[in-house]
Amino acid sequence: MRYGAMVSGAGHNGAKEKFMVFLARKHLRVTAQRQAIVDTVFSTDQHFTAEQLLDWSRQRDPSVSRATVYRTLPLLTESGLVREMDFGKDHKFYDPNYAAHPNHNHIICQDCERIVEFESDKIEQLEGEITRRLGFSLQTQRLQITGRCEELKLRGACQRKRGG
Amino acid sequence: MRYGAMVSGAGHNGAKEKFMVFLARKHLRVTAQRQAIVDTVFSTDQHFTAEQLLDWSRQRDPSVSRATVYRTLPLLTESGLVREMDFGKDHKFYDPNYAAHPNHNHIICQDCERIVEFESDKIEQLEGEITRRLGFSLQTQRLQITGRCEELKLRGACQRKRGG
DNA sequence: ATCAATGCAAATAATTTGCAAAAAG
DNA sequence: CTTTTTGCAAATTATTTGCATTGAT
Repeated sequence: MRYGAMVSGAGHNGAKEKFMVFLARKHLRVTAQRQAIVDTVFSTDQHFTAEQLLDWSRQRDPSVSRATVYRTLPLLTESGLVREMDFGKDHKFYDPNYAAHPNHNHIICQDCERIVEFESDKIEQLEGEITRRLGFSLQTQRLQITGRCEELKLRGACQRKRGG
Repeated sequence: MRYGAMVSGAGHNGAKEKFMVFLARKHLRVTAQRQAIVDTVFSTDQHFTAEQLLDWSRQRDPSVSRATVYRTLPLLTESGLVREMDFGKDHKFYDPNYAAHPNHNHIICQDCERIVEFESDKIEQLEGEITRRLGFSLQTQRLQITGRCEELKLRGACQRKRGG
């Protein structure tokens, strides 16, 4: 059920290739900057902000600009390989794990903002039933739980805060 | 299970009073502007934006300013009577139905953005179990489903789009 | 009286966009 | 060669904030 803790490195099998196919289908061009950005995205399984993506991509190719990052992000979400997330902060987060786990959910610690991703067949099934009963057909789903992690419960506060 | 369709008017029993208690506890003052805003919030069960709230509140009291709306909104969310929602738009939405239904969920039509709210004991229970199993204690929960409503499925497009 | 709350207008900050130059196909 | 993509810097837009004034307690 839990999968967050099992992922050792970034497990994005062929995600880059899928994105290349996506570009090709739309007659979009494969530029050095797009490659740097996509390589960056699929070399981590952490969530990131536009600004972080800019920094990391520039380490691969210093010519990447903020504008290009902001122009590439919608392509990534449109391709379905990355998903935009909102954790109530002033900036958006992006999650590169949707290619591998299209229906995963998030639990976030209130204090340290540690995020654990998990999947649940039972919840998926219930979501489907309810959606159908309300006359809809289900397209996407997002479940976010806020809670108190073990450290927070134990010590009353977390050491490493994640912020951002 | 469904409750969205059952609500006739706004069903916010004593929500205003609760907010007054909240203000009192924090030694905050009851101003005409705050009253106009709160009355507005709890006279609807629709989701609204800051801008809409400003417009509506001004109909009750033209002296309400944008700044005061933006300063009051955090008080409303802090009190737990209203919840900030993100539907992937450029502005936030606020949901006044959390006082009456603290654990309700949303299903949104892809095309017309019609929103149906619903509750599910089974999902709540599963969320609790999973959260516990992952070492957290559950504080808040939000489940958002995107789907295709009957009209969209039937006609391929919805008449009234909601936008915003 | 005292201190919080207000409106206004200026500030902030994430994201978007126009445009001329550079690069992909 | 043609058309897309880029970087830059300026623009946009929701939200926040400083400050002098007003109003609640």
